[in-house]
Amino acid sequence: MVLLDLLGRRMALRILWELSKAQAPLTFRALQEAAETNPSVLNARLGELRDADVVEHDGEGYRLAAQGRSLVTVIRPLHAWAERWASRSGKESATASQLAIGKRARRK
Amino acid sequence: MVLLDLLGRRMALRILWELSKAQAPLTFRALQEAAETNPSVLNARLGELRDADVVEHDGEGYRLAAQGRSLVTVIRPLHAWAERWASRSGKESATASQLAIGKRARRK
DNA sequence: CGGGATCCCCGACGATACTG
DNA sequence: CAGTATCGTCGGGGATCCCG
Repeated sequence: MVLLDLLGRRMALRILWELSKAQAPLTFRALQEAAETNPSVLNARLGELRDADVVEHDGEGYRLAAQGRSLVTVIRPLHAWAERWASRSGKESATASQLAIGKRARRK
Repeated sequence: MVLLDLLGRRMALRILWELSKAQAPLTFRALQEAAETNPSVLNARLGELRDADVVEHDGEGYRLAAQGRSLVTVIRPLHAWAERWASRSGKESATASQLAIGKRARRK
């Protein structure tokens, strides 16, 4: 589906997240470090996010576009759900997954 | 991330979607056809969704569990965003992506 | 009908070197 | 510093067969 096509990729949400935390635009390298990823993936994601009008690039660096900000808004509840979900009933964990936004847990 | 770990897989959302549309529980085969997928993937997803307490299985078939229903609730806004996004500015499309819930668009 | 077992393949990702 | 190019790998997903 279109939606996951954009957000389901490796660093998409993470990038959104980092940008939403940043007060000022982030440079390519800054983002790279913040998101703990490598140039190729970062570049790929930025490309997609950019022409989805979710992220924009001005002289200073990358920042959320209007679309991106509204997206973050709508994502937050999901995120909240995920937190509740992560720390549900039996299953322990919930420790490292507090933020639930990051790299896809490497499955064994 | 945990969240995408569950929902980012190939038929996860699609399954949720189909189940949320169904009034009665769906059988394995019914789901398989509804979601247009194959046994292996369906089975994999059902397993994950089931032990995430998002989907449950009674004698009649599969249905959303409480968690699942709340998830659908929280997903809906996202879905709405995706629709607006899909039919934004320049880019045409928006035709096949109306529902925006389905298989990951084969890129090429 | 439910669903486990196999097999194969392709594409996403990771690392890293390189250019402007 | 920004971004591109290259290459190898690894795992998820598709198809299918088949058994209880």
